[in-house]
Amino acid sequence: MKLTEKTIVAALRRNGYKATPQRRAVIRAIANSIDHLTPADIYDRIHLDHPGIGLVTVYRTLEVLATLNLVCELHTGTNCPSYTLSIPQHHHHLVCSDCGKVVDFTGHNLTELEERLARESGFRINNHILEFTGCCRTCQEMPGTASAAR
Amino acid sequence: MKLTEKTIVAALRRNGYKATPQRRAVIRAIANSIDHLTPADIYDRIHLDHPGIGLVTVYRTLEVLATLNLVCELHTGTNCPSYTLSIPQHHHHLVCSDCGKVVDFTGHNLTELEERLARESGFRINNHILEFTGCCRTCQEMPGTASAAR
DNA sequence: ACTGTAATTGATAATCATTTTCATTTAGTG
DNA sequence: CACTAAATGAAAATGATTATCAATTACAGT
Ligand SMILES: [Mn+2]
Ligand SMILES: [Mn+2]
Ligand SMILES: [Zn+2]
Ligand SMILES: [Zn+2]
Repeated sequence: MKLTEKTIVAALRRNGYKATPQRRAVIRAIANSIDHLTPADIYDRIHLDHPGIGLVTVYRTLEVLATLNLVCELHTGTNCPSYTLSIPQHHHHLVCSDCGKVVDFTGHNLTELEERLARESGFRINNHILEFTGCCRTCQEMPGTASAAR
Repeated sequence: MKLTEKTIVAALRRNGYKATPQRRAVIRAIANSIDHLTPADIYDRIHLDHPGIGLVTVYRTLEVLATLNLVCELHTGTNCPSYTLSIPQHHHHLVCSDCGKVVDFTGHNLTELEERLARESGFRINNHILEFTGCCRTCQEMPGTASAAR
């Protein structure tokens, strides 16, 4: 499913959530960004056009979107997750722990494992996180950095 | 490699870190627990025997252990990670987003994917996180819960 | 065993992220 | 157009993590 503002709004309504202008603004901010955005990032971006929207509403909207699996949560080394839409397709991440650079990758399917785990554990599984962390090429070539050593 | 207090202390020294009694206490607390522990959990446990050790030192010790890949970090739905030793073997997680229950599982090897990604991206990869989230059997049977529905 | 030194610690405060509360507003239904 | 449950914003409370800095200590070298 292609995730646009329109389809997301439809998904909200279908699940009994209201499609408020605040939520639309959050959705648009995420949809228009290539990068993963933290709640504060999102707030900053929409604050320009919509000074009335509070950071709390950003948090609340992200919570709803996460519940509906419409956003993909990224846990970088920082103590604050960031988000993108789960498009154009489900993907996973490669994170540089030095500079924070994030590379998305696709093509690794976990549904088989997911089914096995669901069968064996009795869990109903509805999401997963797969993240590799390391040091990107640029940071490797940067001398003096801790991880550039050895 | 079997991770005991002894081998961990050796790993610390080998990497130029001092093996202080504070760090040993943290290591022991993690090693003696089956469950994943948050920094605060660890602090509570060692505080009984070692009232002098501060929470800050727990954080600092975890940082070192994480750098050396001696602990396995778990990101549950809460806004606070928890830790176990990376033993008896490297493992991954299944987390119930309702009650927080965590099931470890092994037997899924990601080294092939890791090598492919390293080759294609130029990253030097040194760790990864794989976590499935869902609803455990107990919570599914609990009526009234949000996730028990549908 | 003794010394010197850089690493480590603890206390405290500062910062940052997230959640709670509650009165007010509003989307969507009929 | 009116009704009502859901959603919002402001503010404060809470919780997690990090920064600072003076005092302590592990351990390498003698
Ligand atoms: Mn994924
Ligand atoms: Mn793992
Ligand atoms: Zn980098
Ligand atoms: Zn559960």
